[in-house]
Amino acid sequence: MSTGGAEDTAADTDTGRQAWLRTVAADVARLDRSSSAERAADILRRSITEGALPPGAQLSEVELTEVLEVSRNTLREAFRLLTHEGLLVYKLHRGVFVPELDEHDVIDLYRLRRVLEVDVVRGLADRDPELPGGRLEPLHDDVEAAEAAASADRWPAVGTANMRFHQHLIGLADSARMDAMTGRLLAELRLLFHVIATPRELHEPYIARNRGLFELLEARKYEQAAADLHQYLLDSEQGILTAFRDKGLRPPATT
Amino acid sequence: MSTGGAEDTAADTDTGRQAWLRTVAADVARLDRSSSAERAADILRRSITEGALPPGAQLSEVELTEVLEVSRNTLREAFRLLTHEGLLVYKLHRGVFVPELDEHDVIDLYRLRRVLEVDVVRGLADRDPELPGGRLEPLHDDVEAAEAAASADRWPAVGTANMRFHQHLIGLADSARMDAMTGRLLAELRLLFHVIATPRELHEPYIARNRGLFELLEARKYEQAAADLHQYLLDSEQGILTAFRDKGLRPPATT
DNA sequence: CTTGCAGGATTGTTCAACAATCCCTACGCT
DNA sequence: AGCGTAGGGATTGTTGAACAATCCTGCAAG
Repeated sequence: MSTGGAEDTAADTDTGRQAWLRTVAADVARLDRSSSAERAADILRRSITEGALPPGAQLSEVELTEVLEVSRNTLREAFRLLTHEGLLVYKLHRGVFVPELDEHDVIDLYRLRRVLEVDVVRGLADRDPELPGGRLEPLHDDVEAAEAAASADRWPAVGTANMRFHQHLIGLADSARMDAMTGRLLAELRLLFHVIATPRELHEPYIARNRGLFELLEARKYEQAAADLHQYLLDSEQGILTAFRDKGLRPPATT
Repeated sequence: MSTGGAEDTAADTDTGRQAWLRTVAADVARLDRSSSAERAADILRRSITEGALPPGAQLSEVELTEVLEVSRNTLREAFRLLTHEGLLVYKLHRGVFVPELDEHDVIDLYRLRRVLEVDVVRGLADRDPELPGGRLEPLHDDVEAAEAAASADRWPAVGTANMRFHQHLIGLADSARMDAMTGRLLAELRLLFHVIATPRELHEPYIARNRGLFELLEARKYEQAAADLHQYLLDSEQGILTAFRDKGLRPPATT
């Protein structure tokens, strides 16, 4: 999130110096981060959500300590982080694995998404006056990002943009706990996408629907938006469920 | 928590044996527990939720390693556990503290409670036929436990029973993620109770209301129950907020 | 009154080691 | 041969000590 790009080298004016201080502060904030453990967690999170680590894969400790160049203890803290995000599961004395979600999880996840997101949209009506103007800006950006990615045939990027759309939608509620929950829910959902063979059919229909949703919100037709969103999520759930069954779900092996 | 609706895997056992296996599995799961870290976390969790560690208190590492008889690394893993439950907060390079929630948190927590609990009750109508008979049993037990504790003037115990009532209420939805979220929400809520001077006024009104709610559920008047619950939670929120303001929130502390 | 700087205390992180547990294989028994 | 069982090897769980980085406190100087 770079603000105005300030590549001024010799400018020592007051305003220039303040801008410099702000960039430094941003850098510090980014590097601070409780450091090693969270940095390792970031890398692992990306590997998982981008599919490099498929569901069911085991994460060996010694192997990852070498790759990530962190101690085993620090790595375990990173594991704990991701465990509580739902991106990893611990099996006692056996190690950590990327979880394999099944249809029951899909239903569970979508039930929560419907409850939270629809409620957020409905709740917007009650506080419409106090909503600042640029509040819908991030949603608009996400819609355009999805459309751009679609034109470039980058369907995973479309999925990412669509997810950010929903994250930003929840963000309208100004609820830290809802934000955190949604982050976890969407991370788990991303886990499911990797068992889908055709990401295009999965994501394409929702580009236009996201734009429609955005326009409804912009027009302050909140009740209509809520109803649309409800059906939207039902359809999305069905899409994933059918793709899941076509793909030939692996029945519970030994667990 | 399983609904017994498991797939017909193998018909070589009857229901009696399955029940026995489940009790053993529960025992094993309780004793196993990934051990040290989670055991330490359990002790700390109880100390926090029962008020031994008041909001704002700092948890020294060396001090607790001696008391809990675990290594510093293990203790830190326990800290991480509790951090992600919202019962502890990390301040970088300064240590872990019991969080001090404010009115904004109360509003946030109750907003989520309303969304989740009301939706669960409403959702019961759709699957009324498939609900087994004894499903409301735990709720009934909690109601009676609260009434018994009230007769004995044990108001903190009343609060505990009331909370279990709500946890069991959410449990009716058979959603593992809702259960987990509710556990976190109620734990945070308990944090708030300790700044309230008079637990009696806080908990007493809701004993009868819980019983009323239970009876509505038993009579399958789900829509009415949902409406009651909504108002119930609004009232409870107001009670905490006013108690909070009367108590005179103390921002400055020791500086 | 503010500023700057040591000192001590606490946290962040790493390392190496040992104990406990699981998986797999090979052995012995009926 | 089939089956239960013991052993070996690998991996995880936990510990303790050590060092670096950071914060807080108190004191001295301007």
